This record gives sequence, structure tokens and C-alpha cells, in this order.
Amino acid sequence: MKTETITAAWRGHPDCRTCGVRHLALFSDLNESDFRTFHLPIEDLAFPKGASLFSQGEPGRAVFTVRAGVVKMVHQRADGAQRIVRLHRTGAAVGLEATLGASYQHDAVALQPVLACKIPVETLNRLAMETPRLHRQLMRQWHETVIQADAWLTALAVGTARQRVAQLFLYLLDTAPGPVCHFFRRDEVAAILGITTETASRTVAELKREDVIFHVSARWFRCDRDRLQKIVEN
Amino acid sequence: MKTETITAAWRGHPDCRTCGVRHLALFSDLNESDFRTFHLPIEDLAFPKGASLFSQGEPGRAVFTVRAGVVKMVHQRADGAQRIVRLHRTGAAVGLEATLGASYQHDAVALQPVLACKIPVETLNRLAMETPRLHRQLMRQWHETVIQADAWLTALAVGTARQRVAQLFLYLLDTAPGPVCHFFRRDEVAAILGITTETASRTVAELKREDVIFHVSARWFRCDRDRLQKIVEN
DNA sequence: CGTGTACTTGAATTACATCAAATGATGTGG
DNA sequence: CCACATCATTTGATGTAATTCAAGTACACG
Repeated sequence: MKTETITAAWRGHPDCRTCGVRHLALFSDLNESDFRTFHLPIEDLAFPKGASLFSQGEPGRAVFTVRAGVVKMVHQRADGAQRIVRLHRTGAAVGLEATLGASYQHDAVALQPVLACKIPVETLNRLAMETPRLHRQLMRQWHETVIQADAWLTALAVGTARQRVAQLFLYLLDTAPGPVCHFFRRDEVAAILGITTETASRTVAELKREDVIFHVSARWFRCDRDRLQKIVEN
Repeated sequence: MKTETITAAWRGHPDCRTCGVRHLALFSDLNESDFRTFHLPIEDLAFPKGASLFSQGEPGRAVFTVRAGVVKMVHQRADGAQRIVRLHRTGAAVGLEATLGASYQHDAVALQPVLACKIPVETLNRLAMETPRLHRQLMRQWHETVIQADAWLTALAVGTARQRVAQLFLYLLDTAPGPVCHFFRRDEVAAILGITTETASRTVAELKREDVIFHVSARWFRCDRDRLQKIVEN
């Protein structure tokens, strides 16, 4: 039994000014003079699949900006069960509670290889003192988080297992360029939708048999959006 | 058939400096000089039970601070069904998305008679330009909202109907001083827990028969915390 | 090429939804 | 203040969907 912790690779200190996803992220509104004010260490990190950015209960010392990949936010329950409460994708800020001096509320785990910038709270708070432009972006990220939380509840936590699975596919397709999307392990599907692994498996298998989804490769499916839409509509 | 809209009573322009719940609310960190900068209209309003502070989709022009009572946030689904996604109590800020120029994401409805201050976004944004102290409180409110959203999902959207109802009682007892708490209409219980009205009714009736809860008066119950706790633990 | 993990499937059981109807509260106008 | 209307709650009977327990199969990875 190997309980080796998966670690992130350090990729240096990034130049935020030339960041490809800056327009999506926390620093999008900052200008030249804003950037000159911080030489505090921002780290560019690469997390392999399964690595954790931080863990539930840990004191929050940094906010992470996702530059590539998907991060799942996992809530650990007292009884050992776990529920995935959100996904954060490119441009999202993860661990915002750190700016308020709070502990992290969830485990943040890389679902795919993730590139993320780690911004210490001191950097963020100092910067926030000096520029209101950052505040607006922070609020925008909070807003995004709330919208996601609500969508999760209203779209993925109601209806039959079949409808929920269809909704999950549509949710994932939403940010995909084509009809192909990454999908989850069946136990992750269960943790997202609040159903059992068996029901998740049965439902996905059923959709495969009906040719609503097509298994392209490990964890990737090509999907029929229209038919998925019809399923969620009952 | 009367479709008369329930309206709020206007109670004047409040003096925030002497507000009884200021320590809980958005303006808790503001000082004398901050207060001098705004003479913009903040309204003190009284909403009767069932009145709506704002509606889903409406352009967000104000943030509301709840000074008394409880506000339910209702998500209207395309199929006409509705789901209660959050409750906001004394000290909470409702409609924060307005500060970002967004439309309201839910209906905000007074569950009990509600006292609330209506703060126009212009006031808030102007004030936010001038004082970073307000920012911290705005972020705190966002954080609260996210914590609630997550709690709703992890506590109230999993398990059997019996467990969910028990969790709902515990959730309501959490902010109650004694063992007595306000409870919901059965159709509201259904909208919160994602079950049917009949199942909600059956479950509540069952708990009454088992003396876990005791019907004190219309919509108020005395509860046995320990036994509720045992129910959620299975 | 084997081994463990992920996925699938089956059968029995339970929980919930659904349809339908009766009873209990609450409030309003005569 | 009563009678009636309306809303809220409870309960029953029945069907369906999901869980549970238990095997089995496919698949990726070293």
C-alpha cells in the first residue's frame, strides 16, 4: 500500500502581464503600475491528475488561479462519505476563503493535469489595499462560485438518476468546444449526483446502449446534445 | 381571483450609525467619516409575510440588508417547479449580484414579516470606491452565501427523506435559542429538500407520532435535538 | 501477461412518487 | 359570528425507481 502524496511541479515565477488566461482571471483589470507594486512570490505550479491543491480544514494561505485543467471541490462528510460540490475550470479562482483568513472548506483535487498559479493571501490583500480593480474581480469570482453552487443544486440534485446524468453531460458539454467531453469515474458521478455507484453505472451504460453517448476513449464521450436535452425535459 | 402584489411599507431613511444589527451587517466596519460621504437614499422597509424583495431576472438595482425575519431565495425552474436554495437571516446581505451589474438570480421572498434596508447599488459602489472596509464586508457576505450553498447541498440534498427532514430541523434549530423552531409549510419543505409534498407530510407526521417533534402552534415545533441527530446518523 | 481497479449486471428489497380523496385549519364576506 | 371557500395537511393504495448485496467482466498499467 503506497500512500505517497502526489506533489506539484514548480514551474517558476510567472509573468502575469503576459499570461494567456489573464483576461479570464483575477488580475484581468490590473494595469502596469499595479503590476509594479508586487514582487511577492506568485508560483506557477503543475499538478498531475489526482494531486491536491489544498485540503479541507487546512489554514488558507493562498488563492489559486486555474490556468488549465479542471479542479474538483470535494466536501468530506463526518461519516467518511464525500460529495463533489463544484468544479473549477480555466480562469476560476479557487480557495477565495483564504483572503478572509478562513480555513479551506473543501479538498481541491486536480481532475486532469492542472496548471495553476498560487497567490499568497498577503500578496492579494496588499494588492487589494492599493487597487479597487482587484476587488471587482474578487467579487466576480465569488459571484461565479455562487452561481455554480446554485446550478449544481438546481440542475444536478433533482429529478431521476437518468435526468441527473443527462444534466451532468450537458453541464460538461457546456464548456466543451465540440460534442466530446471528459467524463467521470462512476463513483465520482455518484458523489456529484448523490446517487449510488451502481445506479450511476447502470444509467451511463443505458445511455451508451441507446447511442445517446458514445465511448470514445477512457473517460471521454461523444454526446448527442439534443437527445440529452430531451431526457432532462422528461 | 385577486393577483394583487404584496407591497412593502416604507419606514423612512434609517440612521445606519445607530442600527441595532450593524455589527452583523455590511456597514459594520464603517466609521464616522465614511458615513458622512453618503446621503444617498437608503430605505428602511417592512415586508409582510409572503412579500417579495425582488424577483428572478429583474435587473439588480439594490442590495438588501436583513434586519429582522427570514428571506427565502427561490429558484424558478423552466418547467414551473421551484426550489428553495437558501435562507437569509438577520445580518445577511441579499442580492449581492446587483453590485456586479447582474440581474437577480432568484426570487427573494419574506418567509416571516421582514425588516430590511434597501441600499441602491450606486450608493454601495460609490462607497466601495472610497473605503476598503466595505469591501471586506462584501466579501464576507459572499463567503457566507457560499458556505450556506454548500451546506444546503451536503446536508439537505442527500440521504433519505427522513434524514433530510431531520437535517432541516437541526439546521433551523441551529440559530434558535431554545428547542423550539419555526418550520415550513409542507410544500416548502418539499421545495427545500427536493422531495414531494406528500413525502414531506408523511415524514413530518411520522416524526410527530414518534414524539421527536411536537407541534406547538401553527408552523412552530418543539424538537428533540438528540433524537434528530441520531436520525441523520442513520 | 497477470493483477488490481473500474465498470457492469442481476435479483431482492425498500423508499419514494403518483393519483386520489378525506380531514383539518384559516380567513372572509354576509 | 357563522357559513362557506380556500388552503394546508394527512392518509391510502399502487406503481416505479433506486438501493443494497453479490457476482461477474472489462480494462488499464506496471
